[in-house]
Amino acid sequence: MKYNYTEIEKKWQKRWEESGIFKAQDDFTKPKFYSLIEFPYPSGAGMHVGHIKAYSGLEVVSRKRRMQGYNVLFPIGFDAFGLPTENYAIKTGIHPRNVTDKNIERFTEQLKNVGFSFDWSRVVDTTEENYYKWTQWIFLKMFENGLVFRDTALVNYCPSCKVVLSNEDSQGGKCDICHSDIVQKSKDVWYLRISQYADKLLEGLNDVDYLANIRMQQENWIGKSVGAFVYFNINGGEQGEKMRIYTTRPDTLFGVTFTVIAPEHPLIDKYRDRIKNIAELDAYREQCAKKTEFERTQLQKTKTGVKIDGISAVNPLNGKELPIYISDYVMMGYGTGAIMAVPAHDDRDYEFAKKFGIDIIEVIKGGDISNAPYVGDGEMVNSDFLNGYNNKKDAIAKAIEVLAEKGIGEAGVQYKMKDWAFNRQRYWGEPIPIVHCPKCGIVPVPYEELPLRLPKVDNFEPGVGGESPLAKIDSFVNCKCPRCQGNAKRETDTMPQWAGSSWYFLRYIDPHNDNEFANFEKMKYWLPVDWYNGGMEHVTRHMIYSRFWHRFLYDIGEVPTKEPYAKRTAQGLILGSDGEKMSKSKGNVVDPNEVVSEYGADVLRTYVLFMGDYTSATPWSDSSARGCKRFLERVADLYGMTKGSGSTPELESKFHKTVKKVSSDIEDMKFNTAIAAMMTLLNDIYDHGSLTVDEFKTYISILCPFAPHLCEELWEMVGGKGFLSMHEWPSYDEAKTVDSTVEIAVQINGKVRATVSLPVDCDKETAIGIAKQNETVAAMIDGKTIVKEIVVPGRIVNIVVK
RNA sequence: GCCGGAGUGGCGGAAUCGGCAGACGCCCGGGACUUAAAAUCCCGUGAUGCGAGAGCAUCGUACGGGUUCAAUUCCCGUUUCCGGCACCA
Repeated sequence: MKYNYTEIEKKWQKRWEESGIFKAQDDFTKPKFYSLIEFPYPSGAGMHVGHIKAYSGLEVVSRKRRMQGYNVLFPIGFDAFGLPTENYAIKTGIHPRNVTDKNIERFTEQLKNVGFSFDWSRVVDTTEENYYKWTQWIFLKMFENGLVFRDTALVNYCPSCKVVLSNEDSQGGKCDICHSDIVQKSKDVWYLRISQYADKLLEGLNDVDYLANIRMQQENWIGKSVGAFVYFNINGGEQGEKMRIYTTRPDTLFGVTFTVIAPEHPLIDKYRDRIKNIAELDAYREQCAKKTEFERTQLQKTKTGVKIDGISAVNPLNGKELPIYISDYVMMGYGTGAIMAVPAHDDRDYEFAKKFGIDIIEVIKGGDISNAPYVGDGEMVNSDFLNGYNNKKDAIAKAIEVLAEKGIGEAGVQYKMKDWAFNRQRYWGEPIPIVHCPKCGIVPVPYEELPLRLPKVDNFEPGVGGESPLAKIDSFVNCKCPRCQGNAKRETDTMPQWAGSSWYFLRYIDPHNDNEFANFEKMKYWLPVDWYNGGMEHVTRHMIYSRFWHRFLYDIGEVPTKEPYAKRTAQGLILGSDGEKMSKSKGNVVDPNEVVSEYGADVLRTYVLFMGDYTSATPWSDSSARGCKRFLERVADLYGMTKGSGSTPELESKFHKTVKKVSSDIEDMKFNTAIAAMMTLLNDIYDHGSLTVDEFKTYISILCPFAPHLCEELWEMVGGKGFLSMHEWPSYDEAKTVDSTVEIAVQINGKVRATVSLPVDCDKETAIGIAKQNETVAAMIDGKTIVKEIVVPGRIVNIVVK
């Protein structure tokens, strides 16, 4: 058959669309499968082949599930709010709405070109009113439940993008969007209290099946630390004034020789009058404030600090007076912003103590503290009631018990995860549905007034001082207070990019519902998402945020499951053919449309899965892609071979083995070896020269999820009924996957010297007997003493001689 | 610094309850077909040595040790690369 892929692919894409076979049915009696891929941000650059690889994995799984009789929900949508579109609008003056529509159109065309089996009737666009209405609705629910708060704070601010960024968006002190250095700036910030969900997000990981490294990154991000709070009296302070510190090592309290507070700690301003060297402290604090977070945490590893003259701390366990230092190695944002320093057993405290000439007291034996801090386990000394304890765990438990008894401390838990800075001074985002009323204060927009629509503007440039473009729209800003009907002003900031994607998987379940974000009965059927695949870069942001929103919705009874995603995997990148990450500036980007027109969609789909391990990064290779084209062309010619002499038991057995391997490899995301197995079988068929019609049907059935256009065409040629895409997945006979005889390697002293053919279930004696009859083997053991004979059935025979 | 993952032919990668290393594909070489080229098909293809040849031997999975009849796989040490976190008390 002439493989006219362009014609075939257009033909079947049209038929699939007209027949609607990929639409998910709301038939709750059928077994369901919800497979989810991360919906794309519709950028102006269009899709690249990395997107295709990201979607092809679950595309194959989804198609296999349909053939296995599942009711499959495999949706697609667009995460379309965001900065690049807005920046493009600023540059060109074209409205983001128009830019977005155009980009979505382009993406849709590209996706359809590849023949993905998405349910196109459920497309979601986060920038549409009937979508962001519900994003705002969920925000108001959070507000209602005390998870939204406003604070003036030092925030991560990107001077180039002119926006406040969350910690997640400014990792490493760089803006995640434009990679400029971020600076600290005091701003009014809306926060979502995600920290309140830290424990739930951590525990939830026990109920889901995520790849190990994904789980690890999330745990790391949440950063739970178990320790204790201890209250130190302040010498020179007010009566009863305590300095609260957080430590993970309350067992070392007798080794404390000083304390340190963060430069921003409120204690300093409170006791300005009593501190004798306040000018020196202020100078140091000013110096710290100028440093970016990046400089403070990444570059500056040598300790600096100033001793406070005028107040001091008192160790609550032994009454010892301790100096208080300020130093920027203590962060205001973690714990209490104050620490007890145990230089003998902490690297940082040790360095500080050495520099400032502070005492170092050993409380754990095992090291030489005159040379270096000892951080290992050991016997407690110089520690009163803790003396003699031999391990950290017991000593900590005892210390906490005593602290609690005396009312000078308590067990405590800290998380690295901070609350989520949730506002951006930007136009192209969901307006935050809040009204500022001079009388009533902060008032939420009533639910019935949603959606709070984005007004039309002409100028998308953020205001001076970084205020939102919406602030310039008087008709938007000026409003009536929903509570007292007096004149009030609207919040003009919008939500961050991550808002819309925090719940989109719920909307897919019921995308056209005008009364609720999704029908509960439908959610009960479809949730959780059975399998979610996406990029590693979203593990600590999108994944954490959406798990948080979902868990909140569960807590208020709006969704039926605690966790949104039962299983999560991640694909590896496709690198440019130069081995570098694909980027426009390097000119190594591969456009899927070009590959489709040159080789066909089936080749593109097959190649992105064949090119290497699905979860690893692999460079693109045009010539390897051509190899996949040859493969499919040879498959196309297979039909002619059904007219030959038929099959053999050997070939039949190979079919059963291949069906088995392809079936299980797809489940394990080992698409590359699944395709390799089909190639091997194809070579075997070619060697044999013919196959039966049933075998041919089996072959195109297992290949169908990978190369569906070609397989549908061949199915039609061979007289198959209906769509192959909906035809049943082939089964295999386990018995026929086992050969009656096996080729076994015979080793002499561990080196392979011969190969013999053995019955599959033969016993040890028979195996050794047959092996010894082999000429080479016989010659090599002739005249030698046999020390040992090892037989691993179906694997190997090893004869050890001397 | 800490926590993960990885290091296999010219290339992408297979094979890990320890059991014939290099499946499958690419590249490359030789041949067939063709006036010729492309395409296609067939053969070869880890390295080194020996042999006219079928073939044989030795080495070989980052490096150095170890356990074992047998190690890409397990253990100890070293090293390089990638990813994440990073003064988190």
